[in-house]
This record gives sequence, structure tokens and C-alpha cells, in this order.
Amino acid sequence: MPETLPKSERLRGQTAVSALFEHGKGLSSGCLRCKYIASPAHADASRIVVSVPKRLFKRAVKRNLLKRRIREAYRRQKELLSAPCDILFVYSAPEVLPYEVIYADMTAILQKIC
RNA sequence: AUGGCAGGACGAUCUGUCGCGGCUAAUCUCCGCUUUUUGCGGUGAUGGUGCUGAGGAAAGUCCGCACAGGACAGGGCACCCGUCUGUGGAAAGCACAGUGGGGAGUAAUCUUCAAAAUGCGUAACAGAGAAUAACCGCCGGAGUUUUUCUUUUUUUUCUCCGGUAAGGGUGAAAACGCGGGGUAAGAGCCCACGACGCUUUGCGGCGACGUAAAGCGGGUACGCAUCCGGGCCUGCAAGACCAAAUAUACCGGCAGCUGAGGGCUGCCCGCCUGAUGCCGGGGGGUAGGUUGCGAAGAUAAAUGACAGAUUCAAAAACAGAAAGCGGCUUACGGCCCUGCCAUUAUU
RNA sequence: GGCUCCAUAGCUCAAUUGAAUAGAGCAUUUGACUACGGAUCAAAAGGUUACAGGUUUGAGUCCUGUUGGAGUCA
Repeated sequence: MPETLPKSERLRGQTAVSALFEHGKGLSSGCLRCKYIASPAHADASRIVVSVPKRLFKRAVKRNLLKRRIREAYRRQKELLSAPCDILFVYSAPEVLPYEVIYADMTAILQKIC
């Protein structure tokens, strides 16, 4: 599986995201919380949403930085997933953590989902 | 050399391995037209073929513009904003250059205010008085009283009338300053010098204004109105287009009080109810999509991760485009250039 | 993203058109009353008027800028 993350592997649309919020199963590990739906009917590949709450970080620069780190961590490790899933990642730590910590937490999350 | 002031430029670069948004050569799929191929147009997919991809403030949303919709015959009132001068500018609570007061600094320099005339209002507390000022005081006159044997003069007490802004504990602010003359006492009442304001003239300046002379004048500060200039309202979540599902104006067809349809039911019978039901078209319009949209440009939103090198040293500070443009304001590590000022030292 | 608005005592609110000790209720503390508590009565404390500048003799009020918060438009 290539280590790419094209646009088609991102979950888009307000209705789809709302459905994931209401019906997804919850997990958390370290600085990350997530909700996911395993094996949705419509998709061949996994699709993800990344969210960093504005109430944790007021400045857009920090939110963008964390979203990029989370996406990078997912991109490097998405072969850990055995079946396609729709996943929502939410950052929950009150300070900006370095890439290595996010990478480790992402590993734990993906292993729990499988 | 140290410290400071002003102005300007910058806001890392390079290499390697992965990765992201947009456009695109090319290839493939499907559809339509022409149809022998071919060609043209469109949809979608791949796309390391190439190009391009965050800031000086992208921020705050404080001004202004353009654009869009709404309102609007014309004019006025009301309301809001602005206010020294010139130039630039589409305009601006804009920029640049200047004028005149006040303030800060040894200085370089910085900062703040500002039009004209008329009318009206306010000036708490304190204070005699805060704006056509007589409470005390000073002066004059009349009366009264006291001193005296009596009269006159002088002195004292009180009352009344008048003059007077020189003095008086206040206050943010007290009716030009100071000297002389003058006077019953006083006063720009008069004079000299000085400060201020207005007018006229000369000179300089496009102008605000400066300067010189002459004449005139004498109550301060702030606010409001008139006056002059400008302003319709709302904002890209504006607005335009396409358009599921559901309900449905309207139109057509079919069935229908000789019972359609509905309720009880898994189905039939039966019972109850009693006028619309079904199909098609169709307009507005919701979800959603397209556009508005740019020499970055999406629609949950793109610039990142890791390793290394460089400038003395860790690329570190403030910070991420969501419609565009011109300004302002606020935040900010560091570096470079130019000019100037103060202090110290040397020649 | 655009637009509109708010901030005063621990809480809820006043303070006219700038005028001097910023006020009221509840809450708090102390005292009285009571055998004790509640209620009541009396008194006290509590404020850099969100922050920083400016105008003014004088600012909670007027002007500018920051900070925090709320509402609204699909």
C-alpha cells in the first residue's frame, strides 16, 4: 500500500461527518481521541477527518501544525488497518506535542481499531 | 567607542527521502454530433510531463473604494461623519510637505491641538464675586451719636445715598503686565515700554502664515446650534444558475356517490367511513452542487515530516490566504544600510 | 467569513446631558434579640468602574486602541 493521502481518502460533507459523530465508536490514546465506523458500504478505501478544537488552541497556526502532524502520522502508518474504515481524529492535549508523540499515539489507535 | 533619534530594505537559503492543493502535455473510459475511418464538443479516471502554491502584518475589522442586491420623480428637513494650508489620490479617521500654539527631551527628535462669524448654554466645591461682580475695604455727601459750657473744626459709633475693580484666606480659571501721571478715592482715564487680538497698507509665500508700519480694541475656558464639505440601506453567509426527496398552485389523462380511496388485517370475506384518488406534465423552491473567484486559491479547506549543510549560536519572534483592492491600527526574535544628536577619548 | 452588542462589590443591577465620598437588593462578617437556631433589628467590610492611552480643571460617562464574552446571518 503506498504512503499517499489523496483527496479521495478524506471524508467530506457535513452529513457524512455528522453521521460519524453520532454513530461512530469512540477510542482514545494519549493526546488523540477518535471515532470510527468499520467497513462502510460505499467505500473501497478508508477515509479520515482530522479536527483540532479551537477552544484548545486559539491561533490558527498551531491548529494547522497539529492537523498536518496527525495527517502525516496517519499517512505513514495506514497499512496497519486491515479493513476500510471512516475515522475521525480529534486532538485533545492542551499543549502542542512533537511529532514523535503523535506518531506513537497514532500507532496505538490504529492497532486498537484492528 | 557607548547611548539615542529618524528613514529605508529584509522576515532564511540549499541538498536528499516521502507527501499535499491547483492548472496542464499525454493516455484511457463513457456520452453526443458527423459518420467509412477520422474529426469536434463534453463527463470521469490516471497523471514525477511541466508550471505554480501564505504574510509583513495574511490578524483586528477601525476607515475608504470597487462590486452585488434592495430603495429611489425632483427638492428639503432630520440623522451621522469631517474641520489649519498645499500637493498626490477613486476615496479615506490616507500619505507627503509645510503653518501656528501647548507639552516631553541636554540634543537629534517626538507628541498633541487647530477654520470663520453670530446666537445660546455651562463653569460643581471653595470664594465677596464664575460674567450686565460692590461682601469687606477705600473715598465723598446727608443724618445721628460721642468729645465740648456753647458754636465751628477735628475725632469716634451707627444708619442711609453715591463713587470706586487699587487690596482681600478661594479657585483649574478672577476681568492685560509693569512704571509714571492723574484723582476725593480710584480706574487704559492718560502716557512710555511690553504682551495679545482685529483692520489697512508694504514686502515674502500657491496657501495656512510670517514680517514691518499705521490705526483701532480690551472678560476666560469648554460645549451646542447656525454655517462649510461629505454621506441612501445592506453586505460575497451579497447575488446569479442547476436541482433530489417531501408537500403542492396550475394543466392534461384515467377512475369515481351504480362507492374511488381510507380504517380493522399477513391475505380473503365481512364491518365502519363517504369524495376525491392515481398517473403524467409543471412553476417556485429545500438538501446538495456550480458560479461569484483573482498570474496561490479551496469548499471541513493545500506549503508538511525526517536527516544534513551554511551565516558566532539553537531557524528560533509575531503569526496561516477563504471575494478583491487602497490605507490605518495592533503583535514581533534578529540582521543590514543611510543620515543625524549627546557624552567621552585621540589627532 | 461578514455584521451587531456587552463588560460597574462574591451575585443581580443603578448612577439624567461629565461635577468629586460610585449607590441599592441578595450574599459575607460583627453585635443585639433567643435556652439554641431561623426570621428580624443595628452596624461594618467589600470597587485600580475589564485593561492602556488621550480630551478636560475634573472621566464609570466622551474619543482611540487592546483583552475577554455574547448574539445574529447558511
